[in-house]
Amino acid sequence: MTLASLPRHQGGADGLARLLGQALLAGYWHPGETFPRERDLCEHFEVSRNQVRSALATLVALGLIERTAGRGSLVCEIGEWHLLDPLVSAWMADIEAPDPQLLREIFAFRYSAEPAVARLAARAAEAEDLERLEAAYQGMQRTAGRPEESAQHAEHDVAFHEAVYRASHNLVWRQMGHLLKPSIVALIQRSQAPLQPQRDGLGDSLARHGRLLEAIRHRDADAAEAAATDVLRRTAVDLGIVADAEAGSAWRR
Amino acid sequence: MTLASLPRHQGGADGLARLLGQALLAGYWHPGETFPRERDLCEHFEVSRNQVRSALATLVALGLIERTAGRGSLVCEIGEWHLLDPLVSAWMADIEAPDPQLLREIFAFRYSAEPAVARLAARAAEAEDLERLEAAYQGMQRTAGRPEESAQHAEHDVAFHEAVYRASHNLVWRQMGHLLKPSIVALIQRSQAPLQPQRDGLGDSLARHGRLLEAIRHRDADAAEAAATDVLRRTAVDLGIVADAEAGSAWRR
DNA sequence: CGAGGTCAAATGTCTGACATTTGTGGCGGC
DNA sequence: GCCGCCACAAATGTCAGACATTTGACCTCG
Repeated sequence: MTLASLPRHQGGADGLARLLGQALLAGYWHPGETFPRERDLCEHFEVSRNQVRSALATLVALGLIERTAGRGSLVCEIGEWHLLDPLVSAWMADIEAPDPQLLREIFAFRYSAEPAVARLAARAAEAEDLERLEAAYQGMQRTAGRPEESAQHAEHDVAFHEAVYRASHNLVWRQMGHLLKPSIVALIQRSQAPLQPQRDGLGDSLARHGRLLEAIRHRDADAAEAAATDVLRRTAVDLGIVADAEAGSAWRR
Repeated sequence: MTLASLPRHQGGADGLARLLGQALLAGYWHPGETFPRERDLCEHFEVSRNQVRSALATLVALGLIERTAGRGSLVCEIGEWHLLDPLVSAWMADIEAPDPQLLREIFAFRYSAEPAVARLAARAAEAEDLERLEAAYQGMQRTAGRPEESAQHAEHDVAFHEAVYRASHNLVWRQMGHLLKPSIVALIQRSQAPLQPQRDGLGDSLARHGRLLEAIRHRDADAAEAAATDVLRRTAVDLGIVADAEAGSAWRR
């Protein structure tokens, strides 16, 4: 793929890295393909070689491309990408069409991980954690059911789940909160009607979030784990990550 | 802290980044302190400004330091560090004395996460995954009980757990396998007698790994989850992450 | 047909200068 | 004496040009 269809102007070397990184995440180039040469990038974006090299160094650090003297730059396999890096997550969060396979992977991770995180949160949450959860939950309440405010609703949704990760009071889990934004935002964009009336028996999303909040508030680890599973199950079923039948049996034991 | 006590020669800009990064991870400078200036680094290591700037750019990308024109470089808070980046993990893996608090955080994460990973592995493992697990397990068997081969034993230990993460067939979990190396290697270095005879009733480590392998082989998710908890529990008790009493009750439900 | 050499192409590195941002100290006015 | 403004120094950011090194391909010669 040539770079003819990429926009020109953006701010500085970081902006260039972001532009190229998002193009890579969106599948503009495929793994194994050769990435444009430094000189071509300089000409196309009308920037100095320094900026190009700085941007490419960022992409290398994120495992998106691989460079060797004399050969050029190659796009790495998706398995090499540093999905856990905050930069990658932030870039992925505002792409219109991220790789659906990638989204499934991220959500499958969340579906297996967040119950355990909720357990930890129920045991470790402190007053300020509960305040953050409460604030995010109220934000979700205010913006619920209004399609024109779905963007804000997603923001509060992200904040809620991030607060859960943070309440675990574990550095590693907390950093993984970065993965939430791309997952939640992209999923809402995918489903044009994010707040469709629940045609299944799983109850509405807001109430499930509320039950998770209450479980953490009461330091009930078992209830928190179950509530976290409930929050994610509907989407997991939609994405085919877990079969409808086992959503309530084998998975939860 | 000055940089007078850091060694001089290492290979290239990557080597310099590694040296400085490991110094940061080891607590050579504390969060909030100002990092040495470019010019001083050039002089001390006798390298060009390009290499210094390249190395510092890496440290910025990893969230270890923060730079602003006119002010200099500051060491970031530990919470900002990108612990999930493979580079950081690799650096941390061969530091003689990593921050013990950091190790506790990483192990606490593993203790809460690996049971869920083992569940996924039991459901998703394929033939090649079982081969990898088997090979690592046999390697652990060969090197067990021989203090002179504790390094190789640790390598096989890492390979075993990495194979479990990989067997989950989830991109995100698989990438988190990077965290295993620093965790396992550092813990073995800490306990001078890694293979001391089991004075508690938890059984020996090798047998517990074997039970995890068998559970995955038989696609028994419940047994795999329990076995993974068993593998980690002894160390978790030693580190004070979980109380001895609740190791078998509340945590496993 | 194969081994080796030569060349072009691409990335890596160096150097020196200049631009920009930031903090600080001095200077003057009120 | 206090406050605001200005100028300067210090640090990082940026640029441009040249040169070094690695790689792959082509070409030649035995």
